[in-house]
Amino acid sequence: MPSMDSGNSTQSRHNSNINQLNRPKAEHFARRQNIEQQRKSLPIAAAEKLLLEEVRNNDTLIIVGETGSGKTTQLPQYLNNGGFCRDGGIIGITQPRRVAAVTVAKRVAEECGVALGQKVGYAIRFEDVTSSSTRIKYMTDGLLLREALLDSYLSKYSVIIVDEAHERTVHTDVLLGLLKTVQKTRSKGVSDAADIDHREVKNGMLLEKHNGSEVASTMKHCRGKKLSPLKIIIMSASLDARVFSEYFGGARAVHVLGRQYPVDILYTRQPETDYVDAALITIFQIHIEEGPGDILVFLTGQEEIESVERLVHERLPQLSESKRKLLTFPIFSSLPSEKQMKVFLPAPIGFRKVILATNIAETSVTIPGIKYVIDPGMVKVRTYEASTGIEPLIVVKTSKAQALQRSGRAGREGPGKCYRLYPESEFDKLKDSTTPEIKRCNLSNVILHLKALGIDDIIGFDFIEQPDRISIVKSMELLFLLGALTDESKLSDPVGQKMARLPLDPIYSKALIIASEFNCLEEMLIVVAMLSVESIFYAPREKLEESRNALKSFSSPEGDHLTFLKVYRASDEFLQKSNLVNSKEKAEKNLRKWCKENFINSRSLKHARDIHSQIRRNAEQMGLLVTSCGDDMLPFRRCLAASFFLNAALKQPDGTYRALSSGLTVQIHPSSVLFRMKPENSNRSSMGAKRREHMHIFAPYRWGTCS
DNA sequence: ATCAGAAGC
Repeated sequence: MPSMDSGNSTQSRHNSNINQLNRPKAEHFARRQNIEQQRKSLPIAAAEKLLLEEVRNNDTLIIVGETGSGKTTQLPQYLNNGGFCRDGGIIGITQPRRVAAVTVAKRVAEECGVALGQKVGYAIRFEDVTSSSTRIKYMTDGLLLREALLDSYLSKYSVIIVDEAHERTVHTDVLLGLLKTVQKTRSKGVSDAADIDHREVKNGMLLEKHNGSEVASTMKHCRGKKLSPLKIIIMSASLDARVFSEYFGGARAVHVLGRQYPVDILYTRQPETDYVDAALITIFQIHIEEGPGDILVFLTGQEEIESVERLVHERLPQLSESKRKLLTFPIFSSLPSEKQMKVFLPAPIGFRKVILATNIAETSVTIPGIKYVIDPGMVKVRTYEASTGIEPLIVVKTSKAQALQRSGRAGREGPGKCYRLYPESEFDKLKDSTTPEIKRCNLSNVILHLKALGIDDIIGFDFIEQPDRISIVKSMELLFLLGALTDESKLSDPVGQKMARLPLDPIYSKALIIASEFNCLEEMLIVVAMLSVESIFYAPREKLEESRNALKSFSSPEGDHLTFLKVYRASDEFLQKSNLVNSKEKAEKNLRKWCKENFINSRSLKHARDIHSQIRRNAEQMGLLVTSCGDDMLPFRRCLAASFFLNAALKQPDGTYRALSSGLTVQIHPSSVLFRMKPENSNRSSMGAKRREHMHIFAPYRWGTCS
């Protein structure tokens, strides 16, 4: 008899041949049984019948479900089984984030025992894993908003579930407003209501022009068709359902229990003057005094994370040798993915992990093994200053809801502790919830989108929370300057209508339209794709010199836009050559290696490539001519000046720059290739050069402000 | 002498 070890595979071989034939079936059965058991043990399972009743009786329902309730995966299945997909209706579930849409869809497909993309599917930008048989469709809220441009009644959907509504992203807020009007229209029954018809014809004309058959048929399909009522379900994790309920005319709200372990909240006795130092002390205090379990520290940004990491390593040698088993892992969005992945690896036996994170760890990334959370109570947020149009990032105190969300991260696998680095009296003074994004951002894209949906009265639009009037006015002003709006504030034809169809910042869309007229659209598509993604260059502090040298080989004396163009073309050439002799996978792996050698963030470059292929397709569909200007960059630079006019600055006699639009004194951003150069004043090529001899034509894509 | 993090038919 052969000797056997106890590994799983050997175990299998040990079983008889007869069993081997049946095993896949048996395993499958066991797995299904396990899934069924898990489903039944979820807190929401007990409420299945009740929830179905509530949805039948209420056209709009608010569901408050704490984390771990199972609402996201279960409710769509209940509704499907309860007959809400009859007559081919689809249950749409929106998520603020792509990964959530994908992972939840995969899980639900598995629970239903179907292949992903059949009954259960998902759709996110660049990826549509649905088919004609899809009944449960997970998607991003932004994607559903885009769909509304083609089908303004969202007529495919019998139910739309807006998940994570408490996060109040711009997309969620706009979607809520849209759903409210769509529901009203659809409850009238037929799509020929006078006010709506007018808008539809307008939309129909707009779309038929560029996207002939497909859209025309959608419109015919809608017109005169009997519309079924739309059920809306808002799901939120915040305890306060009142805002949503009031917005939907006193809609009914139900609560579903969650499943969380208790988390002890600890406060400091005194306010801390230096929260970074306080965090550092707390890390060591936990490490020395508390039992096993990893620590999650919330910091505001990359720089802070890197400095805490350095300080931990500086102080570690002061501990006794047995206490030095502490490992730090940074995580923030611009960190290359292979480094991000390291936070998920379990610590070696006897070691404790300290995760130093931005608010990426609040919602986007869930790290296993966390027992202790350190929360200094600060967060970096983007704000919008309507007067100047700039969007500075500032560090502010978190809200109560955010503090709660952070502490919850300690109680996912067992009881935990959260150390708030401020006194309890300070907590009471915090705002209840974070200011919704729509109050803090440039609205030009939102307005363009609403106009394209036929909603012209933006100030009068029923937002769940009204944006400031001034930021609406300022954003409309920008759209007007870009030529997207007419004197009567209507969407212009064809510029505004083309811009609304492109999934880009309106300024970038305009750049494409201008470039198509000056025969350099090929170049502009690349540059706009590169401008649309997060930092293409990655410069770790310890390799700053090396990365600068790498950048030098691409940098163009003509500025950052042309540098981006060179990077993209170099990477494209590399990939194409690699494709000739390798498999697609191998070629992409090689490209990632090439990126690393050149200090380029491969995730960002991949994203830019995806955007490029999408907007190139969009441009072609719209009938824009994709031609290249070859070696003559003059027309291209003119197009830059014509579309990025808000970024133009005039060089002053003292060498500083003055922004033409705002009058602010600005400086070239340190990340610009022009930062250490002394660009000459030029009269060669700017569109305004004849009138303004000193106008700077190399416009870096990013200016810094001077204090 | 430097920007969080989501997201897009």
